[in-house]
Amino acid sequence: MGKDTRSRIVEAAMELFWLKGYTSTSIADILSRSQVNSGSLYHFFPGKQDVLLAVLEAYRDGIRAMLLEPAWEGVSDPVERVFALLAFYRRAIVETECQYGCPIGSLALELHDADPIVRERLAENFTNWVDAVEECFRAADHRFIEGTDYRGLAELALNVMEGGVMQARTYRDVAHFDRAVGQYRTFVERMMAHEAA
Amino acid sequence: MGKDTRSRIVEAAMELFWLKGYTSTSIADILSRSQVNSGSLYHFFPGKQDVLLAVLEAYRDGIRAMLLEPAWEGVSDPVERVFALLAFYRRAIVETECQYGCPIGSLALELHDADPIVRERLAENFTNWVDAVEECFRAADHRFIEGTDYRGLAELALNVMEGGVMQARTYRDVAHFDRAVGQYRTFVERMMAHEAA
DNA sequence: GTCTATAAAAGGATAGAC
DNA sequence: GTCTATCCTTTTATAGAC
Repeated sequence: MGKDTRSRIVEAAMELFWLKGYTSTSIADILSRSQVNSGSLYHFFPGKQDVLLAVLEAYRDGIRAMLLEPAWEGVSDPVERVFALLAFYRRAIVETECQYGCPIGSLALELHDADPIVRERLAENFTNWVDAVEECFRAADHRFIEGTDYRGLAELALNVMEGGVMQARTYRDVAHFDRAVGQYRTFVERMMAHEAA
Repeated sequence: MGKDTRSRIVEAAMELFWLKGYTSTSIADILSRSQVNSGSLYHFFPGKQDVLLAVLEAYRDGIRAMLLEPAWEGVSDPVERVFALLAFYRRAIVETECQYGCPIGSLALELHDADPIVRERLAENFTNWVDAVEECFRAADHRFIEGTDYRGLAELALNVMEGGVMQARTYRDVAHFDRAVGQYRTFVERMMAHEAA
């Protein structure tokens, strides 16, 4: 049994927005990829932006199943989970021959006059990501030095990931991502300075 | 005496690509902003992408005059120059009510299938930026601990800036940028750990 | 809910006179 | 080098039968 029409649309749009960006993806692209007719799409969505909202909600609601769980498979140490998450992005970079872009980050920068509701969905995605990383660090709080800023550390992980992805794609060289993560690991380890090497 | 036509086109395109992005800026937008007619634009440029290349070259060639010199005005300490550069972006964020996006970073993420020549120009811009920051650190190399990775530290500055700008814009809150820079400052200071507070 | 056909506008680019 | 007019394609979205 095939998936329902609405899901096919969201799935196709998710992939296309990721591959080509929002503006460069036409409704016709979405229709052809999802094998849906114009009338059906506009039956479910008032317009293109509403498809985008549905996509952002799918990312938001799927962060565990699509991102965290696969990234953390077999990794139980909470601090290593942070680096496993980053390694998951590395895998995506390598698998796409350095064309990978974080779908949320790319949309956040592409959409210059994003509707407040769109920005809100983008922000939710960032927040959930940072929350997950912060939780990891807090789960290991006994290993960090006094006064460690867990939120700041988690936000920095996001910046490192987004910046690393941006550079790896621009240079078509995953080494840029690796160096970013390397610097970040150094920093995190300094925050656990009392831990044995 | 007015500027020549070609310059007006590049200037208008530079501003529009920054404000709206490449794909969302139409040739008509550029024509109307630069007060140039279609025929003139296509006299100087084969097509839209060539206007983009000229814009990226203008950023590249203008990094000192447009970015480094204003950012470093009155700042001579090389390490503080790095933070003055970041503070320059902060000013842009505040002045645009958190709508600022780094023009290079935004284009790097917006253009999914960028022509190699376009990517090359983007990469040049990143490289020059990172070079400038690395030079600052190296000019103060006696203050850093043995084995400090200056290139890595400079690349991290770029990631912090790009990530901080991305978050500040998405959340419409410069505090995200500030926290990113704060984390970065902590890291840099750890690399100068022997220096007196 | 789905289908085809099509409207209405905007897009990049060109022609050819001046 | 600049001007106006325009071609052709793509785009988002709608209409109305089934």
